[in-house]
Amino acid sequence: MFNSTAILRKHGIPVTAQRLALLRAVGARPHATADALAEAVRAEIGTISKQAVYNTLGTLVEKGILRRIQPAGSPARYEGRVGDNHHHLICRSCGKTVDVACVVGERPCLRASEDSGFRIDEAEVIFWGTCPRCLGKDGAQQAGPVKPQDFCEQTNKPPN
Amino acid sequence: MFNSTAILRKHGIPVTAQRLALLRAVGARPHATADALAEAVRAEIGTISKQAVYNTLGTLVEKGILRRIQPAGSPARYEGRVGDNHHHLICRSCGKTVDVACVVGERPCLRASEDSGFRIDEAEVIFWGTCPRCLGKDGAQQAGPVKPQDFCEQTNKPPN
DNA sequence: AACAAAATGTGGACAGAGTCCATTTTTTAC
DNA sequence: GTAAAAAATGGACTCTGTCCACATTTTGTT
Repeated sequence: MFNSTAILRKHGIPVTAQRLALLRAVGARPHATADALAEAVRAEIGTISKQAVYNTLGTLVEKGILRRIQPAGSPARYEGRVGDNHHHLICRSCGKTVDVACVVGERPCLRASEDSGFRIDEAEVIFWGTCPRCLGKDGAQQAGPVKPQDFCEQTNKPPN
Repeated sequence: MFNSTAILRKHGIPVTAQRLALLRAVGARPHATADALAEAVRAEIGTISKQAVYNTLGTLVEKGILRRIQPAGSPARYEGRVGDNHHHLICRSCGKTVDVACVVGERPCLRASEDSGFRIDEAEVIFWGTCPRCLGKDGAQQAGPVKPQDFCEQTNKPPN
């Protein structure tokens, strides 16, 4: 009976062995996939159904206890580090995900210039690149040279 | 024989009826899914295989002719508007996607503060929210009030 | 215009992630 | 302790997207 129990209680979520184990698993391995978390939980408490994993993760995300990251071409990942402000840097080649701090207070690109009548509730930023290890493996393979600055300019490749 | 043919030729991509139709379809409906595009192409030239759709879209994205957007929890979408610089605003409820201009020249949040040794090649920004129509349907349903400014601060919901 | 080689397209099987549902088990609240 | 409510189970199923072997179309050339 730890912190996890208190967190669930505080949010009015019934406390079950599965939820506690899942919460611990997320804490132990940030950015893990639902499947990986299920494995971790099974190793700890023996068994958990796929459904329970998805339900629980979904509930926890809804309550703001967990954050769900859904990078292109990869299954969803979960992390417990909420409340602070950060974005993600993902390796295109191996999927490795690391946190990058957001410079709070400077957010021009994060204010949509036209909101089209939408009620915006979140701005998600993902930096795509190649991690050190994958760089080592197939170093100069990507198309064209990359300027490491001016990311905003490079959100799209130039035409032609 | 239009522009599309020239584009393909310019990139050394063999010109086929499927590719031309696909290119036209993307132009006609930005942000469409592979499936929707396949339907559009079928309406135009009778038939196209799923595989051809994916192959072609993949090739076009590689060549920089198309951009692929892969929003969380939704199939990939494609758009032809490349070369300019913009991000996306997506409705959580119905998936509607609209372009939002990026304020070029102001990009603090888009410079990763720590690159962890990664070679970054793109910064992707997605604004999540609710579109006007969905707002009408279930107006005050989302959890908690939302401040429409300070997006950066709201990338995560506050703890507790 | 015709031909051979190379590149594409076709269709169906298959895989990964996630959802649906009816039923059983556990929590919670009284 | 008990009944009602909420979760968990597990198996079927859906949706995207990929793999593969074989048929078709493009290209580049003669």
